[in-house]
Amino acid sequence: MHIHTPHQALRNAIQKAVHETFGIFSASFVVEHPADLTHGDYASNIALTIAKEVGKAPRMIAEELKAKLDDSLDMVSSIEVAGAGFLNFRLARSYFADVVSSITVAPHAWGSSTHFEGEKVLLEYTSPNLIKPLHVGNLVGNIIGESLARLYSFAGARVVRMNYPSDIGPTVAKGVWALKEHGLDVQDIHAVGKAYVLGNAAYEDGSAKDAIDAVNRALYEKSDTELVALHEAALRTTIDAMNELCAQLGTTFDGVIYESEAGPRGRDTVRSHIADGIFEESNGAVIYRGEKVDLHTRVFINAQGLPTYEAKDIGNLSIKHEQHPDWTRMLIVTGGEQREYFKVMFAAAREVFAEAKERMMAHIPTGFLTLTTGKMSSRLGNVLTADEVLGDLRAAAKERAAETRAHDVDELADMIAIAALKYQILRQAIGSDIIFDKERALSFEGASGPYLQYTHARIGSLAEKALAAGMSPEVAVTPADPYEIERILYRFPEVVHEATVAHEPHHLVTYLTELAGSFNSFYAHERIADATDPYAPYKLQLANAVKVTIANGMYLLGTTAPEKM
RNA sequence: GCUUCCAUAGUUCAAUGGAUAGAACAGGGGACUUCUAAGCCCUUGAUCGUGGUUCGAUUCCACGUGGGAGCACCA
Repeated sequence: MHIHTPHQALRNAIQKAVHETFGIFSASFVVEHPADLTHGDYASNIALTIAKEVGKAPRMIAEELKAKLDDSLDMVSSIEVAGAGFLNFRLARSYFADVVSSITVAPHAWGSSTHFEGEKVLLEYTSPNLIKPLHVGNLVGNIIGESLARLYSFAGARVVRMNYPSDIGPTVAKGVWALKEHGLDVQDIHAVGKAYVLGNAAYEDGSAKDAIDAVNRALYEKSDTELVALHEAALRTTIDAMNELCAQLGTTFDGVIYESEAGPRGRDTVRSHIADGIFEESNGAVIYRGEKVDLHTRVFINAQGLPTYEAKDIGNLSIKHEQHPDWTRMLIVTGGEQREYFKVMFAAAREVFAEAKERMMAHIPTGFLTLTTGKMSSRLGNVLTADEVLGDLRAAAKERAAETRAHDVDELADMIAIAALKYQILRQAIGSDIIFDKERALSFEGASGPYLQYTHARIGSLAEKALAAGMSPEVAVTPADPYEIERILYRFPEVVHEATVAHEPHHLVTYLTELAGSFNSFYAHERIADATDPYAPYKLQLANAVKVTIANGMYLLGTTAPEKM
């Protein structure tokens, strides 16, 4: 059973009425949800937009349209004219009951769609620098990427989750140099992280610049067996740590491409396009003149003949295309500081790869994550590592979890910690900087991941109690007017779709928080599992539908909702 | 200097060009012998400035102010 939203039907009916009443064919207007529920379920500004052309007051026009539309729409119970001339529509009671029914009949499908059926989305995210432990900032890309992967998948696309870690280059060389110089334990992720800090300091103060450059070259050329062995050992340590962390966060990658693989491919590709003028040589380097497309010049191969980030990315795209020639969208989630870089890289890529011209290639910029306690810098070593943050969240969650009805306290604590973290990151528009307030995240109160989880578990408990009391959820008898919660519930698929196409999971976060808030208010004001209440079966089924919606929504955010809490 | 992103309550965030700018936290107050108080109810409090476009601007445009990021061999 698939429930259609009344949106398109309303649009069509309005269009028709405007044509028949005023002879206007192509009016521009919106049909939207009013911000205030007291204004109804849908509203249209049609009367305001055609007022000039018609030559009448908007309210008069609205009245004429109302007369025309009244009783012509099954799903609409009433229409009113309000404000400056808005047409407000209220949906029929039966529509809401149908929605509740369809949700509980096919819970797993609720919110899913076929909007992106036939598409293959290559989604690249996380992509850390493999010589230091992941810090909270690295978490941002992973969390956003995973949510987008789930959203696309839920909308029918085939999604390939890809990770593109940096395992070679000057940054890595700094760490390898220091590991050797200071004889640090390459098996210890913290020691490897410390090595990077030491190497960077020695590079910047000039004391080891030449030595580190030499290490970098040696690693590219594999000319020094001791360094190569150290490099490989350090990579194993950091890759293990990365995989462990990603598993905790709920991400499993379908493919990993390392920069060391992409480098040679990219370098060859770039070189082969010097003759045709896409790239050119300059001061010993190979560059792309971005000015020809109103951008800036960037170096793709440096004077030492080594591929830079830009050539490596060309190689990365080439490998991706080879592995998945049928891709339709290639999305890369990385920090916002790379905005301008990606414009240039994509411009070059579109010249190099003819097949990319018509398909979507996009950079999804994430914001910086800063702490309320001050700035972080991995160079200076004052970062909050991802492990630390998760550890703190887990410890705080465990304290609370111990007092709950959960069977497995550790499992619940994990679920809460992850939800608390992801909610904080996904609650705001991606791309804008995130001020991470650890105290806030640890409080678990108000708008938060645990708030959603609590609401979910609360309904679970309610359903259990009702079942034990011999009540069964049904949609047969409904109260005359829909509850507020019902008037929010049916919008879920629209919100999911909006979050997907806009690449903005925060729409979903905002919605779920509103839904949970509305349910908790409903819960506080209405007896739900009351055997003497004729509406109890419907209220129970409604509560179940809310629970399904929270569960599906939380899944799309990359989190889970517990049955008991 | 050029490019680019941003500016909303004390704080952290919302608001496909719409109606009285919406939450959370913090502050003040309250209900509960009733299905989970990580909850509910009430309350104080905001669009950086000046113009422009529009029936209507937090949203679009211009200028200004303030901040972040990027701009040749890092990623």
